[in-house]
Amino acid sequence: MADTPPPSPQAQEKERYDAARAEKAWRANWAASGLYAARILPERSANFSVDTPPPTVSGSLHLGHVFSYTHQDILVRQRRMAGLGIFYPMGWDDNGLPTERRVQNIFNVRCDPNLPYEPALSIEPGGAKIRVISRRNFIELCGRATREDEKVYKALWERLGLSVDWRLEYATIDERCRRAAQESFLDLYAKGHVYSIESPNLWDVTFRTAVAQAEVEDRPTPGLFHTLRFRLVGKPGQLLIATTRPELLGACIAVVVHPDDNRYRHLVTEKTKVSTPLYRVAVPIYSSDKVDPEKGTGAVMVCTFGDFTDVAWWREFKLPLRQIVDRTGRIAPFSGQSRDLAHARECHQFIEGKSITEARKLIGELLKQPEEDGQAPLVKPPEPITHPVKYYEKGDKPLEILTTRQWFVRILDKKEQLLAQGRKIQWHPDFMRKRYENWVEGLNLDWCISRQRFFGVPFPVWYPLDGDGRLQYERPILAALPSLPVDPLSSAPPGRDEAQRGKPGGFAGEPDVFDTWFTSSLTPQIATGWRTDPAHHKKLFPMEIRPQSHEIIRTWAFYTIVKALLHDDDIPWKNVVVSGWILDPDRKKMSKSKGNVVTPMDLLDKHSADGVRYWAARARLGTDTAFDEKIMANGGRLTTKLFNAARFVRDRLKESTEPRGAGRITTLQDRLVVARLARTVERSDRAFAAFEYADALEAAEEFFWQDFCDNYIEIVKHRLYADTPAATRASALATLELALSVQLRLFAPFVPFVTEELWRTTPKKTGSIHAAPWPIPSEWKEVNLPASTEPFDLEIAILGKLRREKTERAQRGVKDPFRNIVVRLDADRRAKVLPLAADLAGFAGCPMEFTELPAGSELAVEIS
RNA sequence: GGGCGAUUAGCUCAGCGGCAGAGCACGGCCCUUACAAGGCCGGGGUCGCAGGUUCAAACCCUGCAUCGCCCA
Repeated sequence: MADTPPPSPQAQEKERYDAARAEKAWRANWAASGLYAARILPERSANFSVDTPPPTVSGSLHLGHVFSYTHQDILVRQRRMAGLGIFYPMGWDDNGLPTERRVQNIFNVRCDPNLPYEPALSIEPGGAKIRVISRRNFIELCGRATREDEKVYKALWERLGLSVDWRLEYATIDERCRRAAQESFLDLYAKGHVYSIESPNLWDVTFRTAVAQAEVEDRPTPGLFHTLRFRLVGKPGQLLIATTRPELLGACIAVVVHPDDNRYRHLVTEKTKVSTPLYRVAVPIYSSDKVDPEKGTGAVMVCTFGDFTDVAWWREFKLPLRQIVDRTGRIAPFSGQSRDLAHARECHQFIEGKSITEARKLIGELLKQPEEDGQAPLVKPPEPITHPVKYYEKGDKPLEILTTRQWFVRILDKKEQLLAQGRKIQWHPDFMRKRYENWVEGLNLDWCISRQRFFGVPFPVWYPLDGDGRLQYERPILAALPSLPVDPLSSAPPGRDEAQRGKPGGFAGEPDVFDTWFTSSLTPQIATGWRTDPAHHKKLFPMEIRPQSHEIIRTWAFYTIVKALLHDDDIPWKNVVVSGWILDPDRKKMSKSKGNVVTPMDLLDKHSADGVRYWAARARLGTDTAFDEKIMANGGRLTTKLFNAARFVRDRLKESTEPRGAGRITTLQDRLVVARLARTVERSDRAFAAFEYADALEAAEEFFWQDFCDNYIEIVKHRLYADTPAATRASALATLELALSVQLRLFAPFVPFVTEELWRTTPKKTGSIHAAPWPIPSEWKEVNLPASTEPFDLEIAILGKLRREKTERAQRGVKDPFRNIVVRLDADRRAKVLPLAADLAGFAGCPMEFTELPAGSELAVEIS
């Protein structure tokens, strides 16, 4: 590589904006000065509160987080300058499976709740073989990993310049949030909104816990369609049934066909039964219009449980339960009543204890063997198909439906109310409301809130044990309010003694923990002091905005709306502000597995916080955007330009002695620029009011780059460099000062660091720009604003012609200055532009004449 | 299968009844006393397709296509 030449002495002297230095310095200054301390005003409507998403602590923040959190901060900063009381807290969503899984991976541990606690246990990351530890040790490890992640997250947020009040920091696993979550449970219990029941529910066999409908996703999965022969019992005939899950045959309890299907209608009688292959269980045939006659053979087997249609039929036809998959995802013992039990058991022994996948393969082989009639149940080779299968969104094995005892929040009977709540909230962009409505309309399970996990908020519940030591689930013992938060596994219920734990006639604590959303759906209540500070709560709830991205509308937004409805019969916030996603440059979703993720910290190092924020600010709400690092570089260009323009203004002001103030702005040229500036402020205000920060940025940029830098400054240079002070120079200086002051503030929400740096080095400015008032018209009330800025447009058109001529000459190698210019235009426009003649001539550097053309003629400029 | 969104310059995206825009990229010129991490100038588009409404359509309506997302 060639040696780069040393920078010229001239270049070394140039003063440049050093973003890294400035950002570090202002971060420290802001933190020390308490600039972003929450401020609650007495008037409710004067407060702007943010229900900040607490990111899940699961290793790292990604670019999408940076994107969306920047949007919040932009809105907050503008509102703060506009004088609103700001309540902008930050939280962490700590509990839940992502953290547990991360801890399992980092430390290579698993939790066995039956093991005793080892107080001295010291575990370091890594470890060659899996170590099984007690519940309490596991929770301690989760806490440790969480605190470390939080530190990293917080550093990123500070680096990005989020103006949160860190004194309001909370974590969903801390005492305050545990208390709020448990109080929420007790409140819902008292109101009859929660219940526990043993029933079929979604089950993840990897994490061995129930999950809720919201955490489920359909994934297209390859499978095999097995067409099986079911013989009629006691008479000739057969029925063909196609299934992707032959391993559930032992749980087959019925066969269902469509009522109008002529092929099978005669079989739907009380007497007719079919015999299941291998297991030889005689099962009844029912009809139901839920069957699609076009799909497969038009006859389906009902198992406990293949899917929720099975559950519906199981209930409808009051069928027996034959659970054949256990909680670990292995095949359980056969429990049916076979016509040939010995044969059934013989078949079943091949798959019992095996995983579902293994069992499916093995049973596939068995089905090829001839049955009692000499024919194999499998009538043809299985056909490969791809079909949607339900997965836990964070898991990699299909979900099963198992009958377990779980706690639920009753929501299915409240769909209408929930839809009504959604309509009371403003969604930005509006079409995001549809996502919410579609989700609510499609609900078919109550919200399962219990998880068979460890790192989470415990249920404030115990159960009595009867004389035989059996749990009496129907008679839960609830914690007393003042005792919250409680851990039923380590403290005794009201009126009982710890000694009675686990004894017949005593009690046992509920070992499950809440779904993580059960706590994080309370962020508006937690942040505003629900039940702990009612006066405070009243001033801030419903909160002003909920910023979030669209993939968690069905979870976070939805559950939060549920809680606000059930607890307070209210909406949780007035606005939901939805950020889009950051896609990779090929418009694909970024994910670790694809290896297309970009580390935020690296980008902050490379482009500075202002550059990264500028990038985020350019995107419109709700719109997914391909990642384009060049836009961050543009942010850098903007900060440099601001720096240079501000320096120019500052230097001109320093060398002048003229009196200043908006009252000195008298020339038409300057009044025109102020009029444009005023229009820019109006546009920015309108945009911010509608949460369209990108448009506010565009407004500021257009004015700054075009009107102010390219045109105005160039036009008035001749006045500024004039030897003798004059009213026209005073007017220009006052204009520069006003325009810079306003523009820095218009940019401050977007690029808070460089604007702070420039604000503090501008003469006469005191304090932080972020505590300065948002620009308002009274600042230029002394300026006589022209009704129309048309003269400015005319002037710019003339300027354009001059510039083109200059460029064309330069491209031909001609460097002669202009000697004389004649501008020809119609009388009307001539009258408009004439007051600007001195500045135009000043810009051109030569005499300029303005002659009249007939009305309607094109503008013509002759240059010699 | 149902719903939502997108389709505009080579790229990333604005515009949403009134002369097709920005940034980047591209070409030319310029170290002109704020700014070469810059400035000035320029080339570049049947606004996905087909109908319709309108004096006027990228924009409104209908249908279609492609892509993406959400939900079954």
